[in-house]
Amino acid sequence: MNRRCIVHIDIDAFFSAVEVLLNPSLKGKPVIVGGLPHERGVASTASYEARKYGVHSGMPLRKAYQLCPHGIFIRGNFQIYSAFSDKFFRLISHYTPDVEKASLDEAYLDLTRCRPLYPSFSSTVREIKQRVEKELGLTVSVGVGPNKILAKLATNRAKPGGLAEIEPNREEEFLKDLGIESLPGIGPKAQVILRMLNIQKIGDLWGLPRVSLRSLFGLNGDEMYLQSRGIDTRPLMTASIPKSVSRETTFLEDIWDRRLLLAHLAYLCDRLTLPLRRGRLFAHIIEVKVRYSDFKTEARRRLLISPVQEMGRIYKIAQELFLQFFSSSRLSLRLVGVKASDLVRGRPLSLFEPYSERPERLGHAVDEVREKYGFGSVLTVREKMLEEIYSFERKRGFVLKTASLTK
DNA sequence: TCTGGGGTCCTAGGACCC
DNA sequence: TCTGGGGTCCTAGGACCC
Repeated sequence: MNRRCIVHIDIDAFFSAVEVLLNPSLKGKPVIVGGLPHERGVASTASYEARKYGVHSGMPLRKAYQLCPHGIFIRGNFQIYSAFSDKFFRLISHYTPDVEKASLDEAYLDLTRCRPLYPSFSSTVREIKQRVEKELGLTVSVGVGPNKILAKLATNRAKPGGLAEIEPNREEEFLKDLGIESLPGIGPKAQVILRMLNIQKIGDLWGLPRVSLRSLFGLNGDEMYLQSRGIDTRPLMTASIPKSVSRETTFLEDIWDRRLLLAHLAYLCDRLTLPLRRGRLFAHIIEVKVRYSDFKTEARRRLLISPVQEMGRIYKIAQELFLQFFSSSRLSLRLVGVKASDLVRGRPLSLFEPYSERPERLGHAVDEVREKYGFGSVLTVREKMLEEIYSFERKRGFVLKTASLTK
């Protein structure tokens, strides 16, 4: 089999790099995107200057503040990051149609099919890197290898801002001394187990038989066995229907008021339906998630015979699921969330329900109004709920982080 | 150091059917 | 009547990634 040409590209410290671009006075300073220091939450990105103080993504903001009190903390603007991301993917798609969107700032390119088009493969890769950096104003790290895992690990070696290629027959040498934590799929739990077996490096994994990894980690163990040897036949996952769409909020303070929680649930359902309408997606499963003050997390889901898209229906189901949590107790919540999954594109025909375009058209009309005027709603009852949220907040003197529909 | 938000995938256990 | 085992569907939870 021919050696594949997989390129992995990762934008360095994406969110904070965009913030620096928008506000050049931040250049060279420790920028931490994710929230303000006193807020509940974690850093989603830290600039390399902030990383010098030990701040990294996923770290609680309060801790980041302790380590780096003079850091510049920014809540962040997802719409702007998404716009940069779109530009990034448009640009790299010029070089091949075989592109996998691993996240907003991370892509795999399969240049195997297109290789005959490019006389010099390595100069094409350099050109892609330079064009992204010039046209976006963002630095990227690039890894090249015969499959996804090796290309991604090469990118890690190249960070920040470099380019690394894993050459044929050098795979084992490259992998041997990397820490096990660098292998995607080995998270905190698996690391604990492996370290107990005195396995610290990827090379140490080679001594474990496949059946042992399999019995320890299930199918994930099989992946570990193969990937630790640089074997990875996974194809790129090019554009397809998303598996799920979800929206959730962690409150600045725990909330016990059930009416307020339901109002917020309605708000989340409303936000959830926007990507469903845009993608013409209908969901067979609706799930509601809650997290209690003690961080215990529970979820309830419902499988539907005919899939839903419309805000009113989704909210009705979500409300019923939500109330199941409160049948006996009256608890304070730090998080509520709603998720739509088992998605299909296009409204499926139903033998049992009369077909009506009305809810869909209403939804689209509301989207248009919102785009024009920045505000609008599907349900008037929901508007009343939102008003309640805001008056409640004013009384309590705090603001919900994501509830920013009003202008 | 009290722990985000948006995803993917896997697993265990119970219900149900044959 | 106590008791099978396999297959499938569904629910809940958890590990992991960026």
